[in-house]
Amino acid sequence: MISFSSMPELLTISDVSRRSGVASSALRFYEQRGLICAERAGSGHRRYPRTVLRRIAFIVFAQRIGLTLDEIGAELAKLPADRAPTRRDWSRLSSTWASRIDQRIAELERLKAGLTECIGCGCLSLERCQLANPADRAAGLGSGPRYWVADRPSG
Amino acid sequence: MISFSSMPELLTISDVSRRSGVASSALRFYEQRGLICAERAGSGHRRYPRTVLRRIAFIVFAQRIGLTLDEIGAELAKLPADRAPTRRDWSRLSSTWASRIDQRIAELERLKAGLTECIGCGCLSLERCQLANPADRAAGLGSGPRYWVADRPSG
DNA sequence: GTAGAAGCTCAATTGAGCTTGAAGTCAACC
DNA sequence: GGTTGACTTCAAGCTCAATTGAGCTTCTAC
Repeated sequence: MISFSSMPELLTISDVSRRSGVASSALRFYEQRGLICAERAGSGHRRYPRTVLRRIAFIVFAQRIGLTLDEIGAELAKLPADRAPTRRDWSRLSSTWASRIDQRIAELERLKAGLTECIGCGCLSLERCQLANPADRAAGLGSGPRYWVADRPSG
Repeated sequence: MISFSSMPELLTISDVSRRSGVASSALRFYEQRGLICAERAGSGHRRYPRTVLRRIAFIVFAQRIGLTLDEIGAELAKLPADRAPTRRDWSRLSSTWASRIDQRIAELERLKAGLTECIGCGCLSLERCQLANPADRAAGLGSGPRYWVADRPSG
């Protein structure tokens, strides 16, 4: 890898850490998990292209939304391997999340309603209450944290 | 233990588990953590008053909102110890959550906006982007990684 | 009166998502 | 040429929220 004189193409791990707000240890961990990758300097030190920052941003976003690292990895795997991802590539990925966010928001709205209506009124027996009923919570839900259970048809 | 003919006052752990959708092991765990408690039959088996179901419902709700068990314990500790909690008691507790839910919803809305605006447009450098900046992430709301970068003492 | 389901305790394990520590390499500065 | 500091790997440790297993007791149905 030859870097062009005009711009510093490659970043060190601490550069990336500083710019992303993600600890170096976490960056190594993400690399180990296959979420990001790095070239190496002759010394063995990691050298990151600037594009990694967007990838990391994506990871941070996705985590806040509630995806696990495995899920995030699966999303990232959809990006083209042969070329730098474009805006379109990124927005194609993230478009699937909008509905997920909406579902989570809807759940929070239901919970909020439940706080006043359900816990307050005493109907909260959990075997009846739609807001947190076992059918919703039971299904270990192959992927995704439990918090993400959206409304499924309850039995 | 004599149970009155008209209604079964006390529930076994599997009754409670079935009615709440919470595993027996979790119920024992909650007891160990001081979130719920049980009387004991002569045999040593747990016997729960029906009111425990509402307490468990509260725990489940609170978890879905994003509180830790410690936080939930702190909330539950505010309930009167000398008498069965009333609707008012419960709704007083849960009223503080509404704003928490609103905050989380607001964050999700921002994230959703960021998906199209920010990841799409390429401004997402994380050191600048409002949507996922350290200050936001430090809030530590709900689920997700515990160590928010901006939060760490090491800087 | 006995099989087997359900309960008990206590300790260990799980899994996600990291951090921390030990031991070593490498380049730069004085 | 010695020290500092950023980097490396690998292993161990940590939190949270449970689950799992061992080893034993008790309850329920036939």
